[in-house]
Amino acid sequence: MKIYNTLTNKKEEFIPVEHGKVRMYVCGPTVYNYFHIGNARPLIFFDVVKKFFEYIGNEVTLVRNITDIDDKLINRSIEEKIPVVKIAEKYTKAFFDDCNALEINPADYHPRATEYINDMINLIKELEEKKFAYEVNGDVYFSVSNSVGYGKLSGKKLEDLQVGARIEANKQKKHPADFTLWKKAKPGEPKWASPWGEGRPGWHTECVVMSRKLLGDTFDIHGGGIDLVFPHHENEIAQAEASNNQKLANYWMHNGYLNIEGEKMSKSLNNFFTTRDVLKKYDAEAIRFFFLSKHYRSPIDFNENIIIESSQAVKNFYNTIKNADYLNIKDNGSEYTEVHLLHKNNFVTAMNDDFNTAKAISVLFDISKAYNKTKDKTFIHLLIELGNILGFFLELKDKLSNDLSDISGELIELLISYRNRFKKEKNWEMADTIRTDLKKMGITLKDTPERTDWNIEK
RNA sequence: GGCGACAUCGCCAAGUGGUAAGGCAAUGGUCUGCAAAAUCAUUAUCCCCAGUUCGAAUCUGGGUGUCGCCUCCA
Repeated sequence: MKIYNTLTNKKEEFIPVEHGKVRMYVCGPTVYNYFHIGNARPLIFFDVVKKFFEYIGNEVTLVRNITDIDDKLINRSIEEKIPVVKIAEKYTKAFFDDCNALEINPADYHPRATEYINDMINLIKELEEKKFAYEVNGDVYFSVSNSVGYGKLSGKKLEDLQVGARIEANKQKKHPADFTLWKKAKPGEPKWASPWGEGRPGWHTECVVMSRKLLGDTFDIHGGGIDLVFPHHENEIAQAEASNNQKLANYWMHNGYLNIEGEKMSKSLNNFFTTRDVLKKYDAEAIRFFFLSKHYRSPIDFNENIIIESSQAVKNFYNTIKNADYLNIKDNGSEYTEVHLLHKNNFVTAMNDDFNTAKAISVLFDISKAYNKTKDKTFIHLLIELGNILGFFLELKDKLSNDLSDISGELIELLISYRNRFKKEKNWEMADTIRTDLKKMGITLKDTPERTDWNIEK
């Protein structure tokens, strides 16, 4: 298994700290708003990473934190005129609801920043003792000048950073790149007692504390969007290594952006669609297909046409599964033979190469085609088994059965039986009328040699 | 100013030295009363120029274009 490591800018062979176990930490949301469709990318991708590691026999521990204290929440609280705690509650719930709608598995831990304040204070104290941090008027900063190797993740040099025009020069800082570890509370802001007075921790500290606490000093994979490389992840590394001189994580994985009309989609640019809005129009699996049909590190462009194309592609998989009359397949124990294993192997090989999901999907199409040619239902089992890794076909029973009350379902069956009588009498006009009228109601009929299938369009 | 990414068929996209996967769409055929589905067939020499090589989409140099990071952001 090879993984592209941002730390070394190379694909490297993945070797976990502990054989058979994978510990990973992915930066989660700051809960001040509904998350947008670009935020869905790392959620979906790392969900797949976890599923694949498990598929090949690892025990995976995934941590996805919730940042529930931050300037953004405070601003939002002023805007919405409700307390910060309520804001956090509201959008944390929304986060879980939306993840659920996207069929993303919950992580093993969802630590909230406010539950780890004491540990953060302890880390900051430790950094202060080791001369990596200094206090000015109740604010505490990390001193990047004292940090060895600062910039190694992002490839930036401190000298070059100075050139960048800082919007707000903070004269309290010894070096412009020094970042906040502890921020003094203004009147009315949420606050916690600390050796430096009342205030709140900085964002970069929370991930270090929570990841170490839950995963140990050095864990396997730290992930997130590429925009977190600098400064967030760089600063995490600086703090962790300053404190215990150990690597925070061995592999750093970053997904590319989602663009909208060629520009990065972000909350700051205000050019975003929320995931829940997109989900109102398109299926979760179509969204998944859209993301996974491109390599995770490449930028991806979002527009409706592409989601529509993705929906069609997903629908075609479902056609294959329906054609196989999946729900009525009796034997689940069909053994894979050489032909099946060849496809399975192609899939695993693609995923082993830095999670080449685009190629993996093409293997799913190969399998679908193989079924349609041979009608060998073992291919359907394989398609579903591998599709599940990418998060497809997880709710097959619901998706394949037409969810209607018994009576409505029976009425449709009744109409179909009348239509079949007309067909027998070669009364095509009546037969077609029934089909057209049902189509208008969103019910599509499909004649097969044995029976007539029906389907409710979304 | 510093650093970096990307450019492959109408659209999406895989492919890091050996002669262009796959998906969506389209066109034509088969099948079906007709539809739908399925199936077969057809559709690119890889932004431009120069170089390295027996051989390059893949390596090197130059150019053009697009995007990003250096400030909160997945």
